[in-house]
Amino acid sequence: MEKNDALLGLSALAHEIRLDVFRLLIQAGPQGLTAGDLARLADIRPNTLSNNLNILSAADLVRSSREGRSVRYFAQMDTMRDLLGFLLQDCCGGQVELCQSFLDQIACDC
Amino acid sequence: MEKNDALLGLSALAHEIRLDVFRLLIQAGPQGLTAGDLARLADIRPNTLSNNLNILSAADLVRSSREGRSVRYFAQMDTMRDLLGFLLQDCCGGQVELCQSFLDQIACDC
DNA sequence: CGTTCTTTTCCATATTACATGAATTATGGA
DNA sequence: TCCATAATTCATGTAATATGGAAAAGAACG
Repeated sequence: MEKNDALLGLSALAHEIRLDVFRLLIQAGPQGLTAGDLARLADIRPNTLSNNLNILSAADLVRSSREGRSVRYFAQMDTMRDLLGFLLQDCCGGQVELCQSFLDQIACDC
Repeated sequence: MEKNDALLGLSALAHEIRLDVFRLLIQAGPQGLTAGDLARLADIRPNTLSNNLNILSAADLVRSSREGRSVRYFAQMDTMRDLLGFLLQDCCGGQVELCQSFLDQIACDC
């Protein structure tokens, strides 16, 4: 991932509404959530949500597909992974043991 | 980590200078870099750097200690780890195999 | 075709964040 | 004490971003 993409992703996530939305989508997993679901769950106006979903989409952190009258959104985990990889690139000054210990501590609670 | 701390961290990283600085510190590892080193490496004015180091410090992504006339900065990997943990919390809709596969793909190149 | 539901776009306003110059603080050496 | 070096703080003009109302667009259904 290039720096500009990383900045796009970080800027997208550095916002309360978008962080809430992205985490809801992360937690929803592969089935995703419709825009309407998100508006209800996060309690935000539809136009504000739409603007923020656009910003997340521009960063490729979410993707969408139309489903009847609704639009369903999904977290794009590949992009998330690339972003984390970029942040940790060449980390720890080449000391592999520091690096390994760091990664081991990122535990997923699911 | 709480949401507000995560937002503080993400906002701190969502900025070209600060992302450069943080990655330089990540790559420097435990020995860190002085403010002067950073200003030279990233080619930024000292006062601009100082402002941005303050923002990274407020997010606890970096810490510093005085070293003679210089101030040495270090990436705070614990905070970084907590931030990543927060982002991935309850991810993948409870499907452990998705989660595991995701984490396995975050490889550190060092 | 007209209505309803869902989502998006447009736009004006308000807020916030940013880089910079000038001044200030802190340290070490002459 | 005086000077040079290193880093920080402060005030300010400018630029970027967020917000919400109004209107429009897309889709399903009678």
